[in-house]
Amino acid sequence: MLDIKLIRQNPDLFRNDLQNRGGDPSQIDRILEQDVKRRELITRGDDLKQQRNQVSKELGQKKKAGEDISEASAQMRKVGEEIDALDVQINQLEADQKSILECLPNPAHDSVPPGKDDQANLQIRTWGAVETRPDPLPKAHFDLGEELDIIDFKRAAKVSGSRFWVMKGAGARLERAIATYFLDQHTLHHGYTEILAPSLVQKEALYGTGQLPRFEEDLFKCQDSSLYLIPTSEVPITNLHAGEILEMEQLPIHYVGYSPCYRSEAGAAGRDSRGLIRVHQFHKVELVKFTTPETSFEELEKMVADAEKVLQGLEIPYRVVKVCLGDLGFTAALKYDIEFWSPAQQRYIEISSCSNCTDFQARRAGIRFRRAPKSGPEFVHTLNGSGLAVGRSLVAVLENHQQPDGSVNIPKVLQPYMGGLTSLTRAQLAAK
RNA sequence: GGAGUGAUGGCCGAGCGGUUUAAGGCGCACGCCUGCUAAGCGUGAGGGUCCAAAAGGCCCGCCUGGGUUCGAAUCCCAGUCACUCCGCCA
Repeated sequence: MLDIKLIRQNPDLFRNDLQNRGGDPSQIDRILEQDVKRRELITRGDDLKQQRNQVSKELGQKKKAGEDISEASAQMRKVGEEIDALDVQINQLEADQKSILECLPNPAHDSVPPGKDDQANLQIRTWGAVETRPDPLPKAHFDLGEELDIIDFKRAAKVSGSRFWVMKGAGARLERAIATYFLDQHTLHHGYTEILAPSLVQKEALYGTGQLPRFEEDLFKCQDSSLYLIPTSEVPITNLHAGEILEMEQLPIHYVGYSPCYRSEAGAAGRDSRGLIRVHQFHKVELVKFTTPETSFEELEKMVADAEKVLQGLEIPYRVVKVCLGDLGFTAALKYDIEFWSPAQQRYIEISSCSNCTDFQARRAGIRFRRAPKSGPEFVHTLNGSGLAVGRSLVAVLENHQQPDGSVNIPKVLQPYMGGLTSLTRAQLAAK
């Protein structure tokens, strides 16, 4: 949600931002027109209310004194009707204004590169060696998974339909090992507090983090209870502090949460239709921070570094890109994606997305802090980032650590979580 | 699923039609006072709007939305959420 006062002060900034990302800049002018009218009506209404309050008070005393107040009452009744009429207009204007405001995206940070889509994202750095044009081409994770009998897409489809998966034996354990490794790293070494939160939330929470009202079609909604399945644990975790005023000493807050994520993938028909890359349910370890406005960009850099470290631990080549304007999304002012190298697809695939949402979510969810006990509350900045997507991490491990004989080496950092297993082979797994 | 209770400021908590500008308390900050600390006294801490800004004024604000009234935290209706007891259940 944007601040109407900021728009009033600097309309060009918002017009330009909308223009740059292909929006309609005239929405800003429409809002400003409504705003002028709204304020005019408020001033008129407030004058009448003052009059009513004063006269009503006097009437109370007169009535007590036994005077006849019927004439003055009737007159005030008319004032009351006038006030009601003005309030109706004001409410309508505010509702109109809000419905535009709540669908306008967070303006981009100055450093965000221009561009329409992910093609224009700016590569910041790479890590690890990438082998281009290998011969033969390494196997895709879905083939490997089925050959090793650790992922079963057919039976998943039988039970739940397309875009689902079933993990089995060492595959299920590997998924669990990856998640536990991520959580241990972030809690023990990176200073995050672990949160295990509900994966069903009310619509207010989704409004707070910006999924609603604009992106309802991406969500799964329960039919009988008005609850939604979360698309990411950013939703419950960021909303933990909704409506709160935090103390300065509490900041920054660092949370890490593990949860299932549910996405309807509406409009994604045909894209990444095989395998684990684009599915209706996956698991994710999510990093969430609440910071002061002056430290949020610095904290974003640290968050990206924390996510990179666990990927480095898995010995996966990757790159970090700064996401361009057109690909930035709704809530982020600045966003970095981490993309692992898929040797089978010979391309980089997103495995983490780290965003500084500045005060955009904080304003929607009412998350504030006090700089000093006597000062007025200000909105915090919220950040979130994957640290990392677990299913895609499993893809990265399978594809990057496969051996010519069809086996897959398990990265050292995961071995303690795999009950001593150091590699996945068909024979070895069959024996287990 | 059944029965009940409740939702008031940073927190606790009173008020149940008009001296409430939301009592009182706690916590916090600043100021005064004071060898120091404590105590005491004072001030301050939600949103909107007017004024170029500050100072200040006014309006709103007691879960949300409607209604009754000259006047609603208070009365009426609907909804949301929370809690308690019983039943069922991993």
